[in-house]
Amino acid sequence: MTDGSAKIGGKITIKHVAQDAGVSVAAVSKVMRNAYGVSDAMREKVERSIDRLAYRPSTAARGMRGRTFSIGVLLVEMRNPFLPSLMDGAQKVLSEANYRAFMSVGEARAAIEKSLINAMIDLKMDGVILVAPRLSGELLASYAKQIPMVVIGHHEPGATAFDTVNSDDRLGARMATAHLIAGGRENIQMASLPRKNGDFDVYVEREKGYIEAMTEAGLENRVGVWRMREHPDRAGPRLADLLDLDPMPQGVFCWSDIHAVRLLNEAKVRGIDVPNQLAIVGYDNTPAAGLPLIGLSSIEQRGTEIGRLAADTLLSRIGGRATPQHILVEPELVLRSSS
Amino acid sequence: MTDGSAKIGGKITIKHVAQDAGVSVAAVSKVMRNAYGVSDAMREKVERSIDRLAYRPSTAARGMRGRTFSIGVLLVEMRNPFLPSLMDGAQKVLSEANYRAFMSVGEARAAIEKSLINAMIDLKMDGVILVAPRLSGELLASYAKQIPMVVIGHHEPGATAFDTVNSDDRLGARMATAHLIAGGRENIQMASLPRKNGDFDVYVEREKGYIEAMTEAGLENRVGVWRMREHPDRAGPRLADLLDLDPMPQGVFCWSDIHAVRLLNEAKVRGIDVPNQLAIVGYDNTPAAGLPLIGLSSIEQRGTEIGRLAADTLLSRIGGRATPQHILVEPELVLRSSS
DNA sequence: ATGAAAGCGCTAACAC
DNA sequence: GTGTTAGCGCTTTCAT
Repeated sequence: MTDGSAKIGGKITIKHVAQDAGVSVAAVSKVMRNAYGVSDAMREKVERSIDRLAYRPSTAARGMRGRTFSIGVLLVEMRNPFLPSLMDGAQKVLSEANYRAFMSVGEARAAIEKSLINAMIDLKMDGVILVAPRLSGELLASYAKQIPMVVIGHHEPGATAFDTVNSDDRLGARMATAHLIAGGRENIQMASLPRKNGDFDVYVEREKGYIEAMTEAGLENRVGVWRMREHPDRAGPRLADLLDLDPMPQGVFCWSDIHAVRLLNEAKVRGIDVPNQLAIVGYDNTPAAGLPLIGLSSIEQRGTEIGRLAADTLLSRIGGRATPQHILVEPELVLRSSS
Repeated sequence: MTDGSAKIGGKITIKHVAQDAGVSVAAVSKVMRNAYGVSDAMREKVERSIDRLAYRPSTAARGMRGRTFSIGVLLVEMRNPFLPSLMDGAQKVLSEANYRAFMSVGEARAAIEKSLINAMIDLKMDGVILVAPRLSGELLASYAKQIPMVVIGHHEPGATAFDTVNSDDRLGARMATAHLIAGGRENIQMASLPRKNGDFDVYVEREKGYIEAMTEAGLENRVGVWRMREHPDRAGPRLADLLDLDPMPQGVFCWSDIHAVRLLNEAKVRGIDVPNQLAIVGYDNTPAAGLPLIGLSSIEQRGTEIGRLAADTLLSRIGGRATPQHILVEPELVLRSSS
């Protein structure tokens, strides 16, 4: 039996609070959870003791029975400058609901992603937000049975076990491509990634939008999707090889600013006249795109809004909603000197 | 141990494993923790059951008595491109030691930082890494009594309750400044931040290095530290105002690439000849600095190494080390066209 | 070497 | 409205 003498430096538990307030531990628990059946007098006593003792409930202990008020965010990687705005939006909603977000990085590798999702489940987090996971739809669904889940950057409107929030990537790609076409260009390539993952990735959706726009303009026979290798040290076509094509493309739509910025640099270094000889449009409207020395046209996908919606959706899922929700956020074309 | 090979089912607990293996729960616990006093036969039986049932121990339950094998990383903010390399280094060490890292963002606000550190303590994380926190040294020390802690981007070599790992910011600033001086320049300013926080922040240390280098070159009367406002929407001097000084500086050492890149852009947009009229050196050797269109000279602080050392230090602190450790990592000057 | 049992700090069912 | 108590899934003595 622990006697109630408050040890200096010892951890304050619910028992100490109960004793200090002269009530039962159940009463303290109820007050904390705003549960039914607490008199005002009791509530006040307990809250005073909580303040006086600077009591903070142990999330770990809490997790064994109830909620932890923490949610996990699994990021595909850390280097995409699109992520901070996403987190801004999510954090705002979550902190207002008294939740804390904890992020982990999956490094775009399925094994790591699995182990991290498991870790979040094992920590008894109340829900997870996955950003552009590499896992298959089936696997996601099976995890979603164990923990409320919303997925960003994964187009699977048929999924029922989890929710999704996405930029309308197909529309964004159409806007970008149509803009290049409107400039009088016909030889327009798209820079994309190897098609090695599922069919739900964002760049796949962007390819569809590119092809649609080309087709609508009667340029279906000019469609060209350039799949560059993902890592510089691997084999496969390089991004810069696009500039060696004969004839050189008049326009390139890049699935991501990360690559668009690099392509733009390479082009200017080679003395290519941008946008007259070569126009470039990217995706994400990354900070670098806005630098005057870069001046990259890009699709703004409104990351803050996406993050906000994802958090809202997750909270309602945690709250008990069972019907799936699949949200598309309308993107916007931001024009700069590269096109 | 198990990285979660996607076996989904009802909740498998230690009891199920014990039953399946025909041993006691204590035995299972011991096997998992590599504790002393398990026969090879028993170990094998238990491990087979663990595999067969795809058992994963509940971190939450574990946290009530022992370790959670998860560590918290508190980031000032998410937008500094220096952070990913830091995390790369830390993750590598941590994952090899079977730990998982969970990040949270303090938004450079003390109240948020405090609440997040508390949340990490309440989740029973085994340790925390703080990156450039805004909290005072005393506050950090008081938290360090509750949880093993190492701090990055905080120069307090006298701290005893926690460890620190830093770039040798003073040296880096000296190198940058000396380089500008070596180019024959005398009117060299430093772009820094308002001196509103503690004396432990990195930019304070960088200011010292700048002043030292100027003094050594006999330019102590030319020292000028330009403190720009932190947020664009606040009042106070703007970064770009540096270019309106009369006479315009011949060189600027920026405490961070984030600002250096912006200054470089502004200068080139104004038609200023860089580096002949104005040379610029930044800090962090951010990816943007390396873009040909930018070409910013910068101090590489070797983030991966810092992250690695921080994780190592934290693990040894968790392991019981009580003597404080304060590590400085030697930076490197990377020259490009801006200087 | 092995297992029974006492908690860890909470929540929630059930008494009163 | 309030208290008692039985767990949650582990770790850790302490017997055997």
